[in-house]
Amino acid sequence: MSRRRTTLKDLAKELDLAASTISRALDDHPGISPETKERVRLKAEEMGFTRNSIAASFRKSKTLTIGVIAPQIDIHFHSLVISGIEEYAYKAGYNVTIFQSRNSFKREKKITETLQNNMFAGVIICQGTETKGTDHFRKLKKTKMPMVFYDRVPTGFEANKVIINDFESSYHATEHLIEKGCRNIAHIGGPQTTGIFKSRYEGFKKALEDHQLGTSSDYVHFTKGLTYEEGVSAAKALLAQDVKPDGIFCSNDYTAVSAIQVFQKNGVKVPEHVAVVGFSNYPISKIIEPNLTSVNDRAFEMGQAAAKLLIRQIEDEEDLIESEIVTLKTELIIRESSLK
Amino acid sequence: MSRRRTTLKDLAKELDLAASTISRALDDHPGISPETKERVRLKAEEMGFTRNSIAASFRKSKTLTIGVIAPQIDIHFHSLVISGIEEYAYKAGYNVTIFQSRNSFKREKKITETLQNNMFAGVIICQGTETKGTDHFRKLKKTKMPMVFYDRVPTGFEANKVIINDFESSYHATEHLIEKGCRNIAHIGGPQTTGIFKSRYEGFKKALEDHQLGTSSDYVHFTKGLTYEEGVSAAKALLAQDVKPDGIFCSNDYTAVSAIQVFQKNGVKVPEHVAVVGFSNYPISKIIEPNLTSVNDRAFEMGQAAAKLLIRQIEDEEDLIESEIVTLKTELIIRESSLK
DNA sequence: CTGAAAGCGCTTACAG
DNA sequence: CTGAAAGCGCTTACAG
Repeated sequence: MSRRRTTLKDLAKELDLAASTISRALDDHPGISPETKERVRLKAEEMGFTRNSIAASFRKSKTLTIGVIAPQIDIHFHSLVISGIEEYAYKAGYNVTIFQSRNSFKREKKITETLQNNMFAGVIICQGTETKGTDHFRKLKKTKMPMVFYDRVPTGFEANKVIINDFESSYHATEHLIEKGCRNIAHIGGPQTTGIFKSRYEGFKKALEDHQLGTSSDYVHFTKGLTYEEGVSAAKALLAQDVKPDGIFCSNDYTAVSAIQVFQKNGVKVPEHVAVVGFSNYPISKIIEPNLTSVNDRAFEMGQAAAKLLIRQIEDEEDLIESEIVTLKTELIIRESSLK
Repeated sequence: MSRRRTTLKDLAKELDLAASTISRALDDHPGISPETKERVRLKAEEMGFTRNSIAASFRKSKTLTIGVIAPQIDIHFHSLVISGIEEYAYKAGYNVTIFQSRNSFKREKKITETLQNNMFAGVIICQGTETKGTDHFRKLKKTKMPMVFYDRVPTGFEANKVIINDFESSYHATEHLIEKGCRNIAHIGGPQTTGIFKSRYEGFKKALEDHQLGTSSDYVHFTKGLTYEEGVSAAKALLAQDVKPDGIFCSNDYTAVSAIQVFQKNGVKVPEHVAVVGFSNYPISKIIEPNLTSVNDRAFEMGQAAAKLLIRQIEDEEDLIESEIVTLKTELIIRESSLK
């Protein structure tokens, strides 16, 4: 009853042409007469024909779908990256299929196995926090699957990567606090098992060293997940110090907002008494009062760059590049919270 | 050089079995001996065989991929819905491919055409703000494509829909303000061309009427995009009224936050002088001070429900349901901002 | 319990 | 400029 979809063959019969001719006409192949192309176009329209891309993909053994593995897509950073990937991919004619590892190593491994099913032209990955080792990525690489990593990238594994310079960005952000006159600068950081958070801490530390300023461990708080709540606890601990910090560099914006609120609530003015800098330039940095100085980590552009790198790899057969690491420029967006 | 991928045929030759037997063994088909199954499993593992799902999809003319059209995935609400879709779909064995219409009607139409290419088992859609009419959806429906709409759903078009009751939720939120003693209640709303924002306004209006409270047009501000900045302008206009409102119901959280900040900055205390309620229960509602009372719109659950509805439709051939409308319960999360 | 064969809808190398 | 034919890697109805 529910009529079978129209195929090339149906069109061919209607027009008294060969299926191959129809296929070429729809491809705007040079060796087909303009008249035939027009006839085919009209008939296809009339019969509501759309090419079966599963069949085409199968025949060409090549798809136009990119897989993306992100820890969690409802985290603003990742949703921006994916938005950037989708935007670039869409314009290049690719679809984007998303997978969430939810920071489960098991699930991440399972997804990398699923990706080997020929459905994907390439894959863009951000590692989960629980990921141990790179065996699952190596297996995928062996299948010649084009791959690009972003943000949380594996170390000791040669691959295409799109990152920012977390060390430099943090160094620069900390230096900004020093320039504004801060001398007792604290840090609220993320888990040091994760490379990017370690680098942010290292950049912070190095900036202090280079300016002959010390760091006390009482001034450094590593959280498990950089949540708002953890930020509140860390800020309270900082507030309890004999010498309160006059500057705080935070590895994300949520903890920076916590710091602002905790200090202000306790009569310590931001930025007059304590200057605060965050990381990621989330929308909240323009909303919290005072507005938060923060590092723009280029999430959307990171997605676009990752898609671009991947698609070049997929399409350029002459590609001699074994792997490429793209580091995006970050930018310290200076707002009220650090303007002592 | 780069060796061809292993196929069923290769396995068959190695094991001296027919390809059909291999296929069945891997499917755990009942009519295959356990010994054979084990042999096949081991050999497949050894040779690194993974089924070519493009070929399988093609043969069965059936895929396990769901398409999602959202206006923009880096909007928190949508990223939560998509997260919910992915979560449910993943467990049911489906992939999720995302498309952003970016509120362009043209792009939305083009995407619905793309979706007719046999790659998708079904599609989940949230309309863009610029969408005019339902012709493109009707065309898709004609191809028997299973469809589910969420949140911003087309009117006058019979289809599966997952929504919340915007009218009721807003009525209830406004009533909460009345119960707290507010008598001059203002509204900051979204574009009235969009159904959900119109319903939120209607719910607000009805609650006032039912409690014999008037609405003055000076108290109602419709914005174009419910942005923070538009919220600031609207709040300033409200502040300039001879009789300042003592309650404000906002159609999202960003504008509610604007209202809190503008009023507080001008010496009007929240909630003492003016109570504020938002909509969507974004993370910022737990951060802004005072914490914001807001309607939990169940974004994640909406995604799960949409995926569930779609997959039932895809898989249940005996399905006698022409269409189904699922309305999720919302919940008013009461926080400080409305506790007069 | 296993096999042989047909065929899904395309694309492309080859022929004319 | 157009056509005939082969075949991509599976699955499944049929046969034994």
